[in-house]
Amino acid sequence: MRYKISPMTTGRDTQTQGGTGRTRGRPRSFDRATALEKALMAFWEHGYEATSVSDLTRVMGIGAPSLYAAFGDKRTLFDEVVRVYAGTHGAFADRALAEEPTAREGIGRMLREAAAEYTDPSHPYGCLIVHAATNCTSAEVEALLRERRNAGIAALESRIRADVVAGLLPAGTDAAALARHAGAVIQGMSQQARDGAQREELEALAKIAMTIWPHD
Amino acid sequence: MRYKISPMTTGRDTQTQGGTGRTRGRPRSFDRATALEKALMAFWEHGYEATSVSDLTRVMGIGAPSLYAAFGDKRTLFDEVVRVYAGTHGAFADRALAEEPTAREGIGRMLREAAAEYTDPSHPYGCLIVHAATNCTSAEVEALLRERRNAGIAALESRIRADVVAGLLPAGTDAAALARHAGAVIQGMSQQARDGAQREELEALAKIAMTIWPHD
DNA sequence: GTCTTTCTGTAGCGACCGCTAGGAAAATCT
DNA sequence: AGATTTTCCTAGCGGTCGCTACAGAAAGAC
Repeated sequence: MRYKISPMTTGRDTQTQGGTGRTRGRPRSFDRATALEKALMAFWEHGYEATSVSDLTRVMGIGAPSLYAAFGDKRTLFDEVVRVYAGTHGAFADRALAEEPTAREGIGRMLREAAAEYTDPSHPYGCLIVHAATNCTSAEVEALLRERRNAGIAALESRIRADVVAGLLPAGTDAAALARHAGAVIQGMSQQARDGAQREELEALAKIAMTIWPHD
Repeated sequence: MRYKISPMTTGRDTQTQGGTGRTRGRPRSFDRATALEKALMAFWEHGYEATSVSDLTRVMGIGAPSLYAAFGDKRTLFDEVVRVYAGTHGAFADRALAEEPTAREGIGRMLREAAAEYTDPSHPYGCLIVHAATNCTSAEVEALLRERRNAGIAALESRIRADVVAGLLPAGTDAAALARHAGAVIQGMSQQARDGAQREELEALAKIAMTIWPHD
């Protein structure tokens, strides 16, 4: 049958390169990173529960035992998918906050980029962290994403608070409310992207949302 | 095969007490409206997919055949639950929009009441229409709630547009963006209520969200 | 009472769920 | 070459899913 080996990618991509060709047994017939990305897309589109293991094996192009050997169980695979997502497709928010000189500019850029990212037709709409584990029979999986969402809002708040301390924002600024507002807007944008909103509509939403900031 | 005709069974004998005495066979051993409310709470808390029929029969206190006889299949029961929710717990938005003299006051009241409603400890947090059918294997059920969400935003937009026409808002007002913003905020508030936000926090969010309106 | 109608509980259907045993296949090591 | 290690495929495990056949139970109609 099919054997598209590509021996260099087989053993390396898993963890640290190590240099020593350590593959003793039969080499893996699929690229782990590619399969992981397929799993990411499936979980992103349909969520944790609605993506069955047989869905995963189909889109990843591998059998169930290969999946369990390479990624652990479904839950462990989802954990890894969430980490990958946060470091790639979902990293624009942290980047915007870190690279812009003020909280206001950072959040403005974050919302503008969210409008583009959440409606990008090259992948599922919206945000995986917002949607992939709602209504989940596993409380632990639900908690995994909830904590990421709440951590995101907390990061916004501390970034805003830093600008208040630095005198870039008025002393009476309600950092918590500003952070919650930005969080609500980005979560709502994700929902609306899933519901069919266009990029331009979300950009207009992002723009108007930024007018709440002091001295605009 | 199936003979579930009897137009009275669907909703007639629900609460019209024995005045007309239509009941021929063995009377129902449970109150239909009460059982429906229990189903509503279960769907509200866990969503459509994650609420199994055996969950439903347990919280409703009836057997599966009784459920199917009284409410049709799971999907039909969910449809009815959504209608009941929209007419009760979810009716505050339409009410605020209809009763306040301006779009701005209506939306302000809507967001304030959402903060209270979504964090009310006497029932599940957040909004059933936002959360109960995300990541659903049934595309039809997902579409059912998506259309209600989009209709809600469209209603906001037309209410705002009416105020623009009436001269209550500046001629250049971006009604669509204002409506999308209010929709995103209320959807985000629902998400944050589910994630543990307190009423006061959501009220502060609602308040700051209203500062985007012209001449505030 | 008996008949008819409707509801209730038991018990189980086929389909799918997440997951894994077991053996054949494909590589390296000696 | 054989031995060893690791992956792959087939097949199927126990469990739950939504849903229903069936027979007994509880009411009005006669």
